[in-house]
Amino acid sequence: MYSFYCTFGNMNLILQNISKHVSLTPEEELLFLSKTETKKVKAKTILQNAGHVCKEGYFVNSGLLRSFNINDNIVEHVMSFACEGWWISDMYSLLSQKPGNLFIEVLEDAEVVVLTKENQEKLYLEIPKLERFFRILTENSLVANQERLMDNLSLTAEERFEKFCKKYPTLIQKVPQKQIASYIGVTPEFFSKMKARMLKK
Amino acid sequence: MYSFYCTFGNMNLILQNISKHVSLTPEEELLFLSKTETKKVKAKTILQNAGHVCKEGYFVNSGLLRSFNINDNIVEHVMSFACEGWWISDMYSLLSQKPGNLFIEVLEDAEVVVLTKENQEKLYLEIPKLERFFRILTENSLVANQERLMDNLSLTAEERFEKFCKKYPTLIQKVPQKQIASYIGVTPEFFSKMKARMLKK
DNA sequence: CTTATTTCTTAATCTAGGTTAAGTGCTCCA
DNA sequence: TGGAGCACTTAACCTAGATTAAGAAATAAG
Repeated sequence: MYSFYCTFGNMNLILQNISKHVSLTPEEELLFLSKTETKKVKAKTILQNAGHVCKEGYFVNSGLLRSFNINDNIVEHVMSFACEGWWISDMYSLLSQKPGNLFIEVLEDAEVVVLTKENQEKLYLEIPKLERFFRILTENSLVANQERLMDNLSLTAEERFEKFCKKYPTLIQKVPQKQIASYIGVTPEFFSKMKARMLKK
Repeated sequence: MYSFYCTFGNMNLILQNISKHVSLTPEEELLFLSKTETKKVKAKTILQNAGHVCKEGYFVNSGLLRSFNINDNIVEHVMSFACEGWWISDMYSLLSQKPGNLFIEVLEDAEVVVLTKENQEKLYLEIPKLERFFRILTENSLVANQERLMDNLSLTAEERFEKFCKKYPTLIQKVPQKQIASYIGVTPEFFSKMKARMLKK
């Protein structure tokens, strides 16, 4: 049995993720996996394009992705990063099945588990417990998002950066600086200036 | 049967709300209602205090509420409004059962349906379909929140205000101006100036 | 190894929106 | 019915962060 899990490589990371909130039987776990597909993707790959209807969500086994939108065809705004153990997708488009305005891009070579909307719906019927799992996932995501909104309304750029560092210590090493700038909502130039100022203290 | 619904007044608004996403049997509807409590609350009532653990969520039958947080004990930031047909609560505190940082205040005399966390959890067990209902509710809320975050990162105050007007035409009449200012993320003074400028065009 | 492209830095200048302050209406309840 | 407090306005001045531009440093590509 031990070797069984081994043959799946780090595929079981997603099962671990699920088991944090609901417990599936081994059969249900296999059913779940049978509805997903694990894929290796190279850095700079665009998994989702703005203007298109989003058909799938991604769970990250390894590597790093981001989602962002482009304003007036010029300025990029990073909406989220996703590294090992995180989910990422264009929720708006995935749920409404209307064209979205997010891009999803691979920042570092990654392995992702692909779950199509179609299969997700099927899984809700076959394993109702997953309804609970994704509810909890969405709830946590909502709470994090609300906090970020509050921070953008009430904190300075410097404070937002400090919070980002505390909250995602592993990301700071990996993510290019200008993308952190975009995530916390300032220009790369100002971010650079701010960083220099912070070092002096 | 007609008179039956009448005796509940607009209590059935919440059942309508649920039926948009999942269909309950009449028995399930009664069970649901038995786990809630309808309450009339006067303007200026504080239903939830920052620093306290949130024990319940509210569905608005009539009237108007808002949630907000206070920064450095000075500046208020309106996080959300809720009028007829909307849900409101401090999601972070309700989910984590840790002290929250939101206030929930009644802006206009209101009738709300109270659903405690305890009863909500019981309902998940007794009517698993509600798992789906609240998943969908949370999903929609997340999408709206993500859009608002994106708007705050990429639009000007004027554009945000225009979007607010289009999105919540009924609210503009009801909500005091300074609270709209806070919601879109500017000071009341600047909002006033901006509005005057917009009228000139 | 060399060049090209992208990322990061620095600095001068500019602006959306904040702050402070003073004045004009409300409205509400004593 | 009058005055105490809110809600809103206007205006002068201020600042965090944007924009523009140009050079340095790091990666990538050939």
